[in-house]
Amino acid sequence: MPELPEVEVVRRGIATHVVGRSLIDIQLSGHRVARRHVPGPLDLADRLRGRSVTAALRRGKYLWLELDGAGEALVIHLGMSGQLLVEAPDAPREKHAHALLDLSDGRQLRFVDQRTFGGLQLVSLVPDPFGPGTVPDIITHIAPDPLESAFDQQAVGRAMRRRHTQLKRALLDQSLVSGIGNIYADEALWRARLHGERATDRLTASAVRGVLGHAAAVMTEALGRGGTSFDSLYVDVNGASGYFERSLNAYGRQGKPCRRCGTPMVRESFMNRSSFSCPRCQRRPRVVA
DNA sequence: ACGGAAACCTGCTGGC
DNA sequence: TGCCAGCAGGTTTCCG
Repeated sequence: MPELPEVEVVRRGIATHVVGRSLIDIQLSGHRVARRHVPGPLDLADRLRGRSVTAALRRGKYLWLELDGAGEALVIHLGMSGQLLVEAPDAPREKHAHALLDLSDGRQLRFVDQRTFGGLQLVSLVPDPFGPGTVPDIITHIAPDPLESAFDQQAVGRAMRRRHTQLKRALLDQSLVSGIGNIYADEALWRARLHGERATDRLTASAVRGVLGHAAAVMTEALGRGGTSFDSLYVDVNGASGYFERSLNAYGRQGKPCRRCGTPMVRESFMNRSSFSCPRCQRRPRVVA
C-alpha cells in the first residue's frame, strides 16, 4: 500500500496519539516484525519500555518515533501492507497484529502487517547528511522526499542527468529522491508525457525538473485526499487505495482510454513489476537507456 | 556502477 | 468445488 502520501497520512494519524506519551509495555509476536533489530525482539521490547515519544517524523516511506534521552528512534517501515492503528487494548486483535505498544494514555498502538515486509527497529539518530537535524542511522542513504524542505529539485535533477539509467528506475531510486513508488512514478511520468524507459542522461534539465515537479504535485494531491478520506485512527489499506484510485490517470488503467488522448493505455513489465502508460502521449524512446 | 532477478510473506483473483 | 499460476503500492542482496 504505502508510498509517501500514505505514510504521511499514517504519521499524522498517530502523531497526536503518541507524541508526549510514553510506552508502558510492548508485545512483539513472531520473529519477522523485529528481524532487523539485531539484538532480537526481547531486547527491543526491553529498551522501548518506559521511553517517551518526543516526535513522529518521516522521510520518504520511512517513519520514526523519536524517543527521549539517548538520541534514539523507533524506526517503522510499513513495507507493502503495514498499518498502524490506535485502539483500545481490549479491541479484538487483528490476525496480523505483530506489535502491540501500550501507551501511557491507556490506548494501544498496533503494527499490523499481512505480508510482514515491514518491521520495527530501535536505532541511533545521527546528523542528517542532507540538512540540519538528525535521522536514524539506517536511513542515511535515503534522500529527502519532494515534500520536505531539504529537497533540492535542481540538485536531484542534476544527479539524475549524470546517471546513465532509465527515468522510472531513477524515480524509484530512494537514494536519489525518496517517497516515490510504483504508482506515483507512473502518475508522474504520465503527467510529464515521458516514457519510463527514457534515458536520464538524454533528457533536458527542464524535462527532468518537470517530472519531479509532477511527482511532488501528484503526491501532494493524494495526501490531500488521503487526509480527508479516512479516519486517522484506522488507516485502512483498502479504504485508502479504493478512494484515491479514482484520481489515478495511469496506474492500473491498461486497456482504458488515456484521459488526454483516448488511446488505450498499455501495461508493460518493467523492473519485475507493472508499468502503465499511454503509448501515444508517452512515446517509447528509440534508444533505451 | 549498473541491471536483472530472487528473496522475504500472505492473500486474492481468474482461468481451467 | 478445487487447484494453480499470477499478481500486489517495498527493500535488500546477490550475481553477472
